[in-house]
Amino acid sequence: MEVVERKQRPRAQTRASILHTAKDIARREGWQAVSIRKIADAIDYSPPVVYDYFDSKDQLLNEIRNEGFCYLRTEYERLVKLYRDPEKLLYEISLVQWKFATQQVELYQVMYNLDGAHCTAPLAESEEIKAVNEIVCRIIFTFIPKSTDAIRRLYFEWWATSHGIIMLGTLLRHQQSLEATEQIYRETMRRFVRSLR
Amino acid sequence: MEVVERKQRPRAQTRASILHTAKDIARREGWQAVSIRKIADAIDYSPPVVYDYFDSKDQLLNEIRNEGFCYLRTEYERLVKLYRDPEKLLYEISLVQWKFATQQVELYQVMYNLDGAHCTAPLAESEEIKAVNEIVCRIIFTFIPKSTDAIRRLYFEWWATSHGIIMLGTLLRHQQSLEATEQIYRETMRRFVRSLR
DNA sequence: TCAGTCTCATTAACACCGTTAACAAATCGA
DNA sequence: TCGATTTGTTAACGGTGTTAATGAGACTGA
Repeated sequence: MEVVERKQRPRAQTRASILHTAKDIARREGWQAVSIRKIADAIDYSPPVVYDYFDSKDQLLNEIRNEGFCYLRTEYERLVKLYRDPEKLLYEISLVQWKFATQQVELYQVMYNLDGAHCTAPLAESEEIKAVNEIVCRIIFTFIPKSTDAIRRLYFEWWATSHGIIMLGTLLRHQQSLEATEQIYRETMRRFVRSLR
Repeated sequence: MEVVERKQRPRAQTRASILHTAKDIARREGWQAVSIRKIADAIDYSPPVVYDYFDSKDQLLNEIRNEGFCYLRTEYERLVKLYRDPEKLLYEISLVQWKFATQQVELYQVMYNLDGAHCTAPLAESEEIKAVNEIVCRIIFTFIPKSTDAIRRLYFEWWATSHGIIMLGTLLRHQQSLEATEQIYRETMRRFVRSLR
């Protein structure tokens, strides 16, 4: 019966549905409302099965965080192939960042531990995030072939500029519409990119 | 005995020690470790007494958040009296923001719901934050007497710039020292302030 | 002085949380 | 067919925010 049905669906699929359910709850009720029991309920299992797939809730969150950075990485790589002009490229990457943050809010939240999301795993040690860093740093380098330190600094400034507007924009979205913030975002990022040449 | 001692210390003092204990735990163990029971334990009371002073944990956090903005407001007001040159003034205010964020980390966290801190109360409705907004907007206006909208936008950019660097800096503090980030912060904020004239 | 009230603080409970140990049932290999 | 392995369960532990019921003590009025 039911048991057989569940068994037949492969392990990977159950794992994926756990991840999906977690994101789903987070999207609708916020990360603070995400609990192992709720996830188990949603996939018709008892709570302990979740621990067959993830060592802890924290590791589950970490996986979702990496998923977010992985998405960004593939998007960035797609754009790298699409645009030859580094100025245009970096600007388009900035726009992808905005789109991602506003459309997949729950991912963005867990990536930066925002709004009650709390993932203990150190952000910097993720392989995905290192890949993302690499990509953007390389783009900046094709712009301005400076020392590694200078590049890292410019990258930090780009990141902080983007993240600052996104974060404050979503925080104040009831006072200032997201559309208005997006316009500021576009102009600011365009100005930043232009200032590099 | 003990009971008498506690009774004699006025109500306001108990209230203050609840707030203090909450911040203390948050500082040492993070906001996720802050619980009503731990607070009650630390002040030698049973958990329900906390509810004689605060309607909920959320309201307790909200109070601490307001305390943070209140601190900023008084600091800003102090600086307003100290500096006549608006350029210098806004720069000094930026520096106070940095100092505050790095020295009173737990306050900054609860103000922006960072790192597991989760306060439901809408950020924008606080009177303290409105006062802070007012102060900085007025300073920017003395700079550039433009329309209210333009001022609000510049204020948003200033805020996002500052907050972005602070947030990302503390997030990546194991890769990039806080001192290095502070230098970037100072230069960026100086550049921003200069760009206003 | 005694009863009544009011204040202060407590204990106990509810429903939830992450996590784990113990157990049951089903399946599979020999 | 019998043991072993897999798969999933229930029950429990210690923790959370929050509330209801209860108690002890001091103050007040008759």
